[in-house]
Amino acid sequence: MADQHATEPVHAPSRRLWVLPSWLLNQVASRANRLVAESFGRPGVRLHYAVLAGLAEFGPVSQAELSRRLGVDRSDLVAALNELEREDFALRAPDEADRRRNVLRITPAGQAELRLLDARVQAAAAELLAPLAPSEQEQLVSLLQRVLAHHSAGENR
Amino acid sequence: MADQHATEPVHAPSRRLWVLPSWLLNQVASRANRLVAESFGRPGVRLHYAVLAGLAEFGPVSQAELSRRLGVDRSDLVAALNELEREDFALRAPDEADRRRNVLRITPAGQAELRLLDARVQAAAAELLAPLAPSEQEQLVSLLQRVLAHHSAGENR
DNA sequence: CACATGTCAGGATCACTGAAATAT
DNA sequence: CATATTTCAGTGGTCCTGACATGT
Repeated sequence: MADQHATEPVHAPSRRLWVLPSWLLNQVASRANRLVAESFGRPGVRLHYAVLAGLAEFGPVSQAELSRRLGVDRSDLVAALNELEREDFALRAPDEADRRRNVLRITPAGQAELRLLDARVQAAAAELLAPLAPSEQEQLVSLLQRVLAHHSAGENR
Repeated sequence: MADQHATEPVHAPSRRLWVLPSWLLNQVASRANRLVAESFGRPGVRLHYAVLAGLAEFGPVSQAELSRRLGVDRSDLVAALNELEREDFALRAPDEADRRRNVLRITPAGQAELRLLDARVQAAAAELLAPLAPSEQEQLVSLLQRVLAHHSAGENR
C-alpha cells in the first residue's frame, strides 16, 4: 500500500509551475544534464566538451575570447584548460603579439576526444528529444537559440 | 585596441554547441535563473516559490508526495520547509494516519507571499521570452512540457 | 593612467548520494 | 524482514565576486 494514486495519472504536476518557462527550463535542463552525465560516464566533462568544441571551431584564440564566445566565466576556463593540457587535448602558448594573452590550440588527441564526446552528446540529445518529432526538435532548438541570442547580446563586460 | 570584432556580430557562438539542445537548455536556464533571482531580490527563493505553489495547489500532502510532484529531491525540501516554517508561510504537522509522514499546509501568510512571488516570477518570464511572439512563447512552453512529461513518466523510485 | 588578460581564492546555489532513525 | 518517510552530512558542478600581477 502507501500508494494512493488512484485517479491521478501517477501524479499531476503543478499547473502553476507547469506553465512557467523558467521552471520548465530548469527541469528539462536538469534531465538533459543527467543524460549527458550518464553518457559521459564520469562527470565534469560538460565544460571540457564545450572548450574542445570551441577550440576546434574558432581556431587559435585567447582565453578571454573563448570565454566570451562560450558564455563561460574566465575563472572557470582556467581549471578546465589545466586538465585539458594535462591530458594533452589542448595547449597554451604565449601570444607574441600581445604578451598578456595565451593562444589556445586543440591537439590531434583533443580532436579525437572531441569526436568521441560528440557522439555521446548527440546520443544524449536524441534521447532527450525523443518525444518530439524531428520538425518539433528543430523548432525547440530554434526558439531556444533566439531567446539566448537576445539575452547574450549586450553581455560584453 | 585589443578589440578585433570587426566583421563578426560582436562574437559568434559555436555552431556545434549552438545546435545542441542540452547546451542551449543550460544557457537559457541560466539566464532565466538570473532574471528570476533579480526579480526576487534575494536568491534561493526559487525553491520556496515552487513549494508554496505546490502546497497551494495540492492541498495537504506529505513531503514525499510533494517531492514527487514537483520533481524536487526529498533532501532539498527539508531545508526549504524549515525556512518556510520559520517565516510562517507553511507548517508541518504529524500525520495521524501514517506517523512516518508530515502533513504540509500553506498558511494565509504563505498564500499572500505566493501571490507576491507569482507576480515577480511572471514578470521575469515575460522578460525572458520577450524576443518571441506570444504564439511562439506558447510553442516553447508546450514543447518543454512534452519533453519533461516524457522524462518524468517513470520516475517513482 | 585606464584597461585587458590570466590566475587564484572563495562563496552560493543547485542537484544528487548515502546513510541514519523511525514507522509501516 | 522489506519498504517508506523524514532528516542529515557531504560531494561535485556551475555560477559568480573580488582580488592580484602582468601587460597594453
